[in-house]
Amino acid sequence: MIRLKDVAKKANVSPATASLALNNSDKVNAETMRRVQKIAAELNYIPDVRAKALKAKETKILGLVIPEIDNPFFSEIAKEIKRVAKKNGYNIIYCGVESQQEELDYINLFRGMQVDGAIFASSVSKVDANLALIEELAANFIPVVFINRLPKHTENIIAVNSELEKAPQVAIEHLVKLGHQKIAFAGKENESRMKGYLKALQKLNITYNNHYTFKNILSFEDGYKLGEKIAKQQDRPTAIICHNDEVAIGLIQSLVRLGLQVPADISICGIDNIRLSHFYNPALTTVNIPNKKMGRQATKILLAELNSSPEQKAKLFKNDYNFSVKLIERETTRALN
Amino acid sequence: MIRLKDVAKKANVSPATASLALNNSDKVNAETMRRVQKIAAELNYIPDVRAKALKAKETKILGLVIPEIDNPFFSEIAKEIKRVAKKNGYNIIYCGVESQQEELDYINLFRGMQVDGAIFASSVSKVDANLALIEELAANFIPVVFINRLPKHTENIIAVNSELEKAPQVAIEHLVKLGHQKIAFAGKENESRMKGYLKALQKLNITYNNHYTFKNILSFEDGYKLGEKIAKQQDRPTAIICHNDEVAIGLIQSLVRLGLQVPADISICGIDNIRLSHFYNPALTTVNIPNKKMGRQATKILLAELNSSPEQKAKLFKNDYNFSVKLIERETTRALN
DNA sequence: TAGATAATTTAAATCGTTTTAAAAAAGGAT
DNA sequence: ATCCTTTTTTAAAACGATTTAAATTATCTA
Repeated sequence: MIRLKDVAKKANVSPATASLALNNSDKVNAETMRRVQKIAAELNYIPDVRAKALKAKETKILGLVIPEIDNPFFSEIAKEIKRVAKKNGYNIIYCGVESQQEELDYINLFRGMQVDGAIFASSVSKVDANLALIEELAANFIPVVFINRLPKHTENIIAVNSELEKAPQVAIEHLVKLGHQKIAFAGKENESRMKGYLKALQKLNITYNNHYTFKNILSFEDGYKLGEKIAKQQDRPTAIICHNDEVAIGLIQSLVRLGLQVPADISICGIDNIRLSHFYNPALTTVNIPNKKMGRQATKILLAELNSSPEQKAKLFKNDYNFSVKLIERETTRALN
Repeated sequence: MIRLKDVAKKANVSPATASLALNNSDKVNAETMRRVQKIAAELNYIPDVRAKALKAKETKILGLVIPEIDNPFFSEIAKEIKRVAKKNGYNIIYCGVESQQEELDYINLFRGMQVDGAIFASSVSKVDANLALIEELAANFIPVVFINRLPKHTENIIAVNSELEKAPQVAIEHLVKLGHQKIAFAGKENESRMKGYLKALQKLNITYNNHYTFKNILSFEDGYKLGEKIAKQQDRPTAIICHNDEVAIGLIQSLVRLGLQVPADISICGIDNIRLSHFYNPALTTVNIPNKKMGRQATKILLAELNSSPEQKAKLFKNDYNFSVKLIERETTRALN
């Protein structure tokens, strides 16, 4: 293990000078700098991040907390965030969480100051048990940005949102225009999309039918199983809006397998507009959520927070970020009869 | 920011005692220990990982390097690795890499000793440019385990493998049994699966046709585009083996869209056996690669390396891990006429 | 109760950097 | 040559924990 002092000794300077030289300080003689850097390279010296961070309070690492990453919606976000971060000299580590507890572990890791900042893109159950802790993290340790998690920014956390609640409404409007009234929703109770569905029904004066909301449907598999249930159902909806594209695709998969036609027999609409939805057969009608845009914005904000004066920072907190959603009409929805 | 000495002061003990108490040392009086721990909890004290690691040489964090995570094959591995690690008190950070350079960044991060050990599950182009550096990492810094990357273990790196090269052979044998001879392969040049395909052709005495190997086909989209090409092709293969299930599904998607039937007109076989392949319609015939098993084994080895004496460690290096692959026959392959 | 032993606590060194303040060297002006 | 700047280098403190070895206190034995 090569230490700074090894480099210094070989270059005949003190550790202090060596440190300065390696950090391109203009206090050090140009010739000395070149010599030290050359020797460091020869010895393949890599500074100890822990020691460095301990003193310099910087690791150039950002943490990204996301739900376990089999959902392409999130992997697209993750990729975009990394792209922007890398371009600005920061490394990203992903923290995939499946439960409140796991998220908590990472919050503590972050509190231990391994990272310079964090983005939380993890959706969370109705009571946000970790919110207080994250608030504290943001207040005392590192800047934090949320993606689709808080309604608005709080004292210490900036939130980048999309109009998630409006997505089902957009879908319903589209379906109503096509003559549908029996419009179902498959998703998660108390989550913004499900809420948005219920609100939109009221707003558009469509009678709510208890049999038309399917709860706890989140994954491809859930959608698949739901299809088996719906195929057997008596009073079948004529259209179903799904919590995300994966559910929609799983659903279509099983409906078709059981002999139902999409969209001839039943219209299906997804939410998210993941890349796959475009290539699916039939191509999926869905509501676009600008995930990459959110990722990009969140990262920019985080970087700005890290590199700005208190006044600039205050200004950052004046803004609210709420990106709009948009229907992408493709092949899985069609006019009734 | 609460420091150890703050806790110590409030508990009326020295930092040394506080440290001992918080680490459950039996050198400290039971009553003192309780008092210190209580106060630490009250103050919401969380130790600084950097400082801790600097002295104690331990972070309880493992790094996992994987290709960017839109491929479910890898997210399944990742999840499994995290499960095992968590159970043993270690946290996992994911490092998604898309290029040699990105991988290099993480190697350096690891060299800076932020993590206690690392698993590399990233596949890499034909010349493994980073191998020497990873070797050095393993020799001088932290234990490293490879998944599907090296043929065998080296001096310092244990490799957990599956018989990837045999996967195409298994598929071909299945297809030949069904009467196919015009068997194509879509994948990546110089990669083990492609190599396995060519070898198997020879071995099974099937004439090689230049038009039947499609190169640079790795993703869902690649498969989709390939379908458009194959649909137009004159001398079409009767069966296609794909580099992975995503390619297979993309391929089927576009073939069907262009009016070809699978498996009536053409048989398709995937590799990987991702969860989705089971739910796909028609359900995908594929070759199972035991990814979770590999993840589990790799993690166990890493943990063993971290917690074992030199002799035990030597013993670990005696073993080779090479899991077998297996055909999963489902609905996308069928007998030729 | 002295003396020995065991249990508990603590001062100080340490990990590998950065940074501050002071020292040394170099350059310039008279 | 002397004094004053400016440039360059360095010794030492600091970051926040752990750990070693020494000091203190408590317990036991005869």
